[in-house]
Amino acid sequence: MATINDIARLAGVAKSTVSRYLNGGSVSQATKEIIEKVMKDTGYIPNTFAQSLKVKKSNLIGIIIPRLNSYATYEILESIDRSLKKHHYQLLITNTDQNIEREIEQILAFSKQKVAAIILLATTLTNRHQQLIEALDIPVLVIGQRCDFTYNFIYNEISAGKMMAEHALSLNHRQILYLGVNEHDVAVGKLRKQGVLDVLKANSQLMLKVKEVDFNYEITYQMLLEYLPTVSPSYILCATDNIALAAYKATLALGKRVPDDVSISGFGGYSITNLVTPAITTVRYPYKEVGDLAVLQLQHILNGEEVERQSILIPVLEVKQSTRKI
Amino acid sequence: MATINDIARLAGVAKSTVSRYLNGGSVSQATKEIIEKVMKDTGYIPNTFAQSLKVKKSNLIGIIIPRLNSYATYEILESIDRSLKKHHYQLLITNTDQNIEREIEQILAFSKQKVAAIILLATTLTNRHQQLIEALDIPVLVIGQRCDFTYNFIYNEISAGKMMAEHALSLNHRQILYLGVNEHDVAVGKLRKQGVLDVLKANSQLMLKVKEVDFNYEITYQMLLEYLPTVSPSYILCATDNIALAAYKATLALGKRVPDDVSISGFGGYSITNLVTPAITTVRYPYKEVGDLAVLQLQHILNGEEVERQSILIPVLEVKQSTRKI
DNA sequence: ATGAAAGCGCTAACAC
DNA sequence: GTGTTAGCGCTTTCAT
Repeated sequence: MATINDIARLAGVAKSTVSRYLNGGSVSQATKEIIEKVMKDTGYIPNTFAQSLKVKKSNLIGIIIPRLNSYATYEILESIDRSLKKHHYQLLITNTDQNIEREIEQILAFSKQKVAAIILLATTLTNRHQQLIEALDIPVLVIGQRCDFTYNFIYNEISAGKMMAEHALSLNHRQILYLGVNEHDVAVGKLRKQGVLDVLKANSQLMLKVKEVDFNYEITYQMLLEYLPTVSPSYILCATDNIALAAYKATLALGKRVPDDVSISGFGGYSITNLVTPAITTVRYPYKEVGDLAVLQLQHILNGEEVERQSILIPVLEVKQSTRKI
Repeated sequence: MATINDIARLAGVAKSTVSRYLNGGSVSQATKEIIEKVMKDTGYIPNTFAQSLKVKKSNLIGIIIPRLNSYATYEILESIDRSLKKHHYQLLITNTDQNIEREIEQILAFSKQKVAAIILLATTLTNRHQQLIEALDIPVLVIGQRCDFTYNFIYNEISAGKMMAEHALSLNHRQILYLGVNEHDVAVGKLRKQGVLDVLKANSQLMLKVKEVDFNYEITYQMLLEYLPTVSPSYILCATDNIALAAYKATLALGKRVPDDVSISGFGGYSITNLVTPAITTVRYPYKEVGDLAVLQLQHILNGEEVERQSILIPVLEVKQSTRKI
């Protein structure tokens, strides 16, 4: 493997000249040409480690995701990746399978690798996260869960929950089943649910059931096959699109029609909600925009500019064919 | 940011001793304890650049994917990520949006970053790929397209195509529409199609139509809304699960039922084919296993052991409810 | 068991 | 416009 020294020797110049050539400093046309030739001949490739060691920064951005089998994850990843590429950053993706230990480890691993910044798609934030992140000299952007100790993007979950509950009521549904997730996930498990229930509970003549299900599609589907016949709701209000898909599939499997017999809605706005028929009513979260916003924010932070610590993003209701008036 | 020098100074030892401590060399218990304490106090984190610069290797594996919005990509990523993690490698993921230029650039970028190996989820392989890869001193594993100049995993596409065509015939279908993709993608566009057509064309009394569609869901869906009424097939044999989903949705939108009026099948075995009702008949590709196999293979290569240059993986037919006898 | 010293490949002052 | 030089943070002989 050729190094800058080899190039300098072969070209008969000092390595600083080669370095200058590489970094756009002033080099005479003649020197330029000979260096170019030598580089071509040797197939020279600069060593980023040495570079980064010297300039003390890298073009790496680390992103920590809770799982690799979630549509929400993919949509955000895609948007961040696209935006980062525009700014010549390289994305380092790492998946923790929702394991807190691994999340902590990865934050450390990233800081060893001297990433310029870390993006954390959070599920649960602990004290250890806080200690670690506060001790770090690398900016961390937490997306999806409220976080007071570093930069933070969150969605207005309560308002999202309210929108959907109001939608259900406006369609005259009075037998509503809410399928939620564990409260460890504060955003989805607590806030989103709170928004929904705030509205529903304000309405007295309502038959309301609340049930906790798993994030996993298959587990939820199997459970619903047994559970749904015992409650017979007219509207199933699901905490995520994934759950909505499971509810949809289970409803059909039980011989009912959507939306004729049962209305179903989700949250998220994953593109997959449009693939099924009927398309599923959902609340669209601005995943596409998160990428651009995040990168913009990070650039400001890295330039040492003052930025808002917390930004709140607003989801919007998207009514499709899976919910209808009764 | 504390460096090894700071630790050494604070602990009153030489930095080589600290280094030895870090790398499991022999250090006395007393020294060990004081070093540990100092590290804890300062929150010391070793610099991987300096480390890698010195030992001339990294624990990074780069993977190049053609797009981030493909279920096939997700399934493979997930499997490779899981397996790599077991072996303490860090995965660097980069998306090229099917742009050949970007693919070349990224191979270079990875080699600058001194990744230990590169995995390429290929669509089209050009001469420039060959030149670049052959000049590289980093092992490259190409997955999904035949490739003679480096390590290579491919699926037996012809056999997959044949399986599905035979399935269609066995259900007595005689009006078959094949929805394929561009032949630039040799594996899917050419070989898979060849397998299908080899079988179908051997059958004389067949009404066979072949049509090229886009990998993109929305484009294909819109096109099919216009095209399907002009051909009225009893079986739509789609080159990918994604296309099958578009065909499925278009068929329903046109007021027909699946599988009562039209049978539909795909290729891939994406988990999403089970989310819709009826579940879609498909050929399952061993994406889950690819990860383990790939990592195993890379380990052997990196250890300098001899390995097969090419491995052929066998897909299997999975009959679901979207296809039926007529 | 520990320390001194050399050097990995690169950049950036500084002098010419 | 170009060369000399010092070092980035680490590992690794080689002495002791």
